[in-house]
Amino acid sequence: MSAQELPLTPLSTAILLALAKEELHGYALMQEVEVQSAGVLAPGTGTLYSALMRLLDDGLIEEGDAPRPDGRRGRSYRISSQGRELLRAEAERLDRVLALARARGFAPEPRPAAGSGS
Amino acid sequence: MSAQELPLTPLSTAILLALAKEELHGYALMQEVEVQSAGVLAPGTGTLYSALMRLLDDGLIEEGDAPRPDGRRGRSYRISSQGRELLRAEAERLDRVLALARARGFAPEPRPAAGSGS
DNA sequence: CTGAATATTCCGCTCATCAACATGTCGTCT
DNA sequence: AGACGACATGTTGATGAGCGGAATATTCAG
Repeated sequence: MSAQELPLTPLSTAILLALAKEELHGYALMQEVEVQSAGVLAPGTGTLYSALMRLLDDGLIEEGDAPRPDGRRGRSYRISSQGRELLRAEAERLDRVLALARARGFAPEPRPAAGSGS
Repeated sequence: MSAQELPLTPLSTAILLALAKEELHGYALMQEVEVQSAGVLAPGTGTLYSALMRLLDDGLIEEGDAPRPDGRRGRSYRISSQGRELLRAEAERLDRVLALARARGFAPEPRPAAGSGS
């Protein structure tokens, strides 16, 4: 049974989000997740790779074939269409939570699309 | 260990959010969480109460004293100032995640505060 | 009285995370 | 050449969060 359901764990969400931007291999992913989350998530290798295996198992990501420009080895991963779907669903869930938080005065007013595209 | 850190679990977030609106006792909370999350979270009694005990332990909620209007028994809980702080921090974290998701086309444009503010 | 809804506690299970260890490659400094 | 640190990919064992259900009471409706 690889029936993935909501909610996704924060780590799975972060991984999918990072891979939504570009294909990456495990080690780079580990660093990207930490930067992207402003240090809130800082998974060790054990956590990262087991999460990766789970996501592969559930078909949310797949092995990529982008060779590293610098010739270093490293299997890379990319998000699958199923992963994109689930990420979209999770984003909607978070949006609802945030809307509630806002209504109760626990979140800032919504701001237009962020300038963090880099 | 009662050192609560980010990220909060979805269930803890939902509980704090529900208690931010009004003081509730366990059973009512269980139902409120389910409604509030549109059915995504539907904790059983064991799950709910153990989460509640954890939150109490960490000082994020405290026992309330609002008597039930219908005279039924029931210890009620309310959010603490520490809980409010952490909820605010978690909301900010979610906001950052959503901003990223939006930048990658995985979330709808932000909408002004929802109409569920009672 | 009986049964449904309310309200809480306890137990056993699974799964995600973490810390630590193991292995190997590549580039650089000495 | 040898050593060292960053890169890269895993495994293992323990812990703790969350799950689901059984058990226990109380209260309200029929």
